[in-house]
Amino acid sequence: MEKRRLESGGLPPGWKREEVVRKSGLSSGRTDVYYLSPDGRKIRSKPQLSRILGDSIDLSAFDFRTGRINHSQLRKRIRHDSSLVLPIRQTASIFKQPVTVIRNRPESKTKTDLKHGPQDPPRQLFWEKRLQGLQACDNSDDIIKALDLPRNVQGVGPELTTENILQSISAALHLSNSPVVGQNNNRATVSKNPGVNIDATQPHIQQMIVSDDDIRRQEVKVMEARKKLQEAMKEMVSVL
Amino acid sequence: MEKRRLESGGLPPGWKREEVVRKSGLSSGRTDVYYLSPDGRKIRSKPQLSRILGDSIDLSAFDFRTGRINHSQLRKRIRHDSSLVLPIRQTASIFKQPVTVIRNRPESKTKTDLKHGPQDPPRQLFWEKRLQGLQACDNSDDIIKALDLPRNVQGVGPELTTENILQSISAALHLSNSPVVGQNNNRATVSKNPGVNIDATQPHIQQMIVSDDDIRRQEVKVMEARKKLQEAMKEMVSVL
DNA sequence: CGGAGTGTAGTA
DNA sequence: TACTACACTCCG
Repeated sequence: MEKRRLESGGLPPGWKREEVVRKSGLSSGRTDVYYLSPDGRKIRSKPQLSRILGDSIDLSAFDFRTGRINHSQLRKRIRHDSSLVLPIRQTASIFKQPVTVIRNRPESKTKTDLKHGPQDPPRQLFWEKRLQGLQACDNSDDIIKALDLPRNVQGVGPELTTENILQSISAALHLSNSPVVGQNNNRATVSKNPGVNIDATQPHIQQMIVSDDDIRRQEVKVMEARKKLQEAMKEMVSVL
Repeated sequence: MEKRRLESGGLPPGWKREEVVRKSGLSSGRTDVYYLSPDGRKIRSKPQLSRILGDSIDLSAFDFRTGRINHSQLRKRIRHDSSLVLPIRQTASIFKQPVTVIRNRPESKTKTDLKHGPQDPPRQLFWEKRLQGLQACDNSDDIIKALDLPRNVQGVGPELTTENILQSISAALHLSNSPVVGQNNNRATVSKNPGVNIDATQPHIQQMIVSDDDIRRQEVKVMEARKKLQEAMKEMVSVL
């Protein structure tokens, strides 16, 4: 029986956390976690822990298995629309076969050292560049040309095309629950050290001012476009 | 733990089917179905079942939850677009409050006796009449006027308006997977005894002839309307 | 360590 | 939104 003693990290002093790896049976390789209270009791589950600690301590954000408080629990619920999911690099060959994903296996020594900080997987910084050269087309194969950006929308990052910037903005609009405002640091700062200075939760554009007039002008344009769309739809329906 | 043992009905002999009702937690009230194989394994899902049975047995028509073979399975997979769902009669008052819908409860004795024959609910014969007087409107509250029908489309049924016929046709087009051809019996026969002579799977129109020329003319009209729609959409996008 | 019981990501 | 399929917990 392999045991690893860790500091209790966040629990009251005197508590110990222990992991035991199962070494045989169907569940071989799985680890069981338990806690040792100051008075020597062995706690084997979260309900048992809260029974012992009483109502005074709120364990709702406490992850029994990892022993850490998980504040990001709430941020996780993101609207999931398959058409909005960011592209994932595909391998060409053998892994098209089904692959079983194993979770919660004991982590390797190297990995274990990285365990601090947020649990969410790191985001690739300039993922937009993987989309380079891809284009949408309509059902008669005509390529739909990309949009132009207003002059006051400025990209921030190394060698980003207009297309990249658009991808960045649309991804931010669809995937983020917080306001989309652009990068706080200026262009030069970010270019010098993107890894440190870029805000991955924001699209790669500099922050910009939108006036009430800009908004009003846009509203008019939208109303006109809607009218035209509406008429075209009506004609479509009357023909069918 | 409430358990009901049923005969395996269609599965190889020696298999047992079990239902367990969840009695606590967020998913309280849900029933889990599983199967016990002759060798004592517990099967918890359809994929797991087919993994165990191997390729030799085709489970595509087998409904894991009910344990029965469903031959009408194919007819059932209907494109589900909320804008195409038939209207449901609404009560005016107290039930506007939220009401909890309970599914998958063990059926009452009375209901159980009805279990033979197709599970689909019966269709109301002239449901279109419930729509009388309702009208679509666009977002500036202009009423969108109904369409006209070509002269060779003839309604079949008591006091159906043009509007009713259109509703009938569009519902048939959206909800049926079989060809939409209209009523086989003639107008007089149907009017005499709708309950017997009408074909509920078809819209309430007489069968009619469409020539190749009709089709070609229509194709041209559609292509033109598509072009206009496409242009309006482009303009819409460029404004946004 | 097993497994009944429940949670929940992914998908239709 | 609802459900399937399976991961995971908790306690024997």
